[in-house]
Amino acid sequence: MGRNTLGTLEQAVMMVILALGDGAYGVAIRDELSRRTRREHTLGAVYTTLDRLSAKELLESYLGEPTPTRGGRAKRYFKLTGEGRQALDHAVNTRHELEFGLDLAGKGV
Amino acid sequence: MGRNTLGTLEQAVMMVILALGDGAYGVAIRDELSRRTRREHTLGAVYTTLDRLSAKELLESYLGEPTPTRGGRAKRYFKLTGEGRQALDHAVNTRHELEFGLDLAGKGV
DNA sequence: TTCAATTTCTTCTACAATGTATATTCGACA
DNA sequence: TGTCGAATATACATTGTAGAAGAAATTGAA
Repeated sequence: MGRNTLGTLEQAVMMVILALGDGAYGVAIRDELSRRTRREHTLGAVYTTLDRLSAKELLESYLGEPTPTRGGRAKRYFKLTGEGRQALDHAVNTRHELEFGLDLAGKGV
Repeated sequence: MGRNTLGTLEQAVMMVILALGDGAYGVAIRDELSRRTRREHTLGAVYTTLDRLSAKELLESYLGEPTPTRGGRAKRYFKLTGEGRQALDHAVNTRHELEFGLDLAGKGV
């Protein structure tokens, strides 16, 4: 089964991780996702997606140092694996293939 | 009812319907979807999606005349409703927002 | 100095919505 | 009637989404 197809949120999260570069950890990902998406996302939703993508080895993570800010717990940073990057590229290509020739919404939100 | 968010397949099917214009009925949609997507999709998967989008009033359908070909049963044609078009545009815009600034896969598959 | 409150993060759990496949039904011919 | 194009029904897997609970670090009062 497990056709290696990515869901909407999965793709979105992966893109946000790329956009954040280093510094892509749970809360930051959630915030940037909400910003780009113009709607709120809960942390639970984000972490679940992060875990699933990690399980599929499309993401890898490593723990950072705790920051000296109040409550600053060690953050878990995420980045795409080679396989993840490939899967995302594939999804993007498929998307282009689908949009080809269509008169869709312009770039202006 | 749930969130007004479209899944990957839902968006794909809607785009294919736009691409087909008139002539967007089950089998044709399945074929064009498989072509653009470069992978096989079953009719069941397509019809289920079509039904769900119709239930959400993002699509509307009407029956055509049966063709004089052997087994040619009356086809059910689909088209986007205004609301459907809006939902798709919104999804496309969100997508652009997410892709913004990223160095993603080029057009070359 | 100790430790409970507070803050920031992460993990767990549960359920709704989508994705996907197979089987069944329907209606038109030959 | 049997077969073919097309649609419907049904079932289960994967994703999407929320809310609550658990952890680690800091602050500050006793």
